Amino acid sequence: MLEPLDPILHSQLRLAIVSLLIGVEKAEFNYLLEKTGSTRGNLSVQITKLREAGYIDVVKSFRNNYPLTQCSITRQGIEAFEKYVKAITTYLK
Amino acid sequence: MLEPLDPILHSQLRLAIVSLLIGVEKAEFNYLLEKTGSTRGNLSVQITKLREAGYIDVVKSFRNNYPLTQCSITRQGIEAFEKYVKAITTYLK
DNA sequence: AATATTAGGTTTATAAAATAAACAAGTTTA
DNA sequence: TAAACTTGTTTATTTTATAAACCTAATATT
Repeated sequence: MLEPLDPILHSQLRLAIVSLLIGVEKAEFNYLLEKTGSTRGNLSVQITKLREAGYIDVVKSFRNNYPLTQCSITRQGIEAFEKYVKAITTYLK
Repeated sequence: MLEPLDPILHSQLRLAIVSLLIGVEKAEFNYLLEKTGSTRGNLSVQITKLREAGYIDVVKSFRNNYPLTQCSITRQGIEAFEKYVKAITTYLK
């Protein structure tokens, strides 16, 4: 039987977010927006889901008077990502 | 910008079906059912979608008086799978 | 100084997808 | 012959993903 795939990560946009966060200390909302090609609404929703799952941390502040949202991966997120990579690799031969 | 993922293949069950069909000449409905751990209803739906997409061929016959559904991958399916593997690999580092 | 525009998101509504439950059509077994 | 099983399909429900609309504050424009 094939291994199940973590449904939190088996979503194009959420996988992209986590993938981008791996290997960087943190990333801003607009950076993720640009790199993923997503819309702001969709990005906002998926960031919230990843935070609720404990896969990322989100810190909100202000810069130049504007709101600034910064995301970083958690240890739990790294572990889930590594597990997902192993699992989906079995599908890809 | 990250590459988009073929939505036909970016589904756990459909990816599992295609993955199982790669490298075998053909596979029966019950074989896919067992290997994927899916329900019959879901398997039926996803087989139909893959056939409509042109990714698999479906042949229906009878064996021991019972209906028998056999699936095989098409060239188009192989190409889509290979493209998907390349695309998602960029997400997995 | 009022008005319009931009920045940076969030919330709500809609469309699409996955899954499960119910059904169908026939076969075998008790 | 009635009950249970086989091999699926269809329909209904729940989840998801996405897009559209909205919000608050800051800045630019006339």
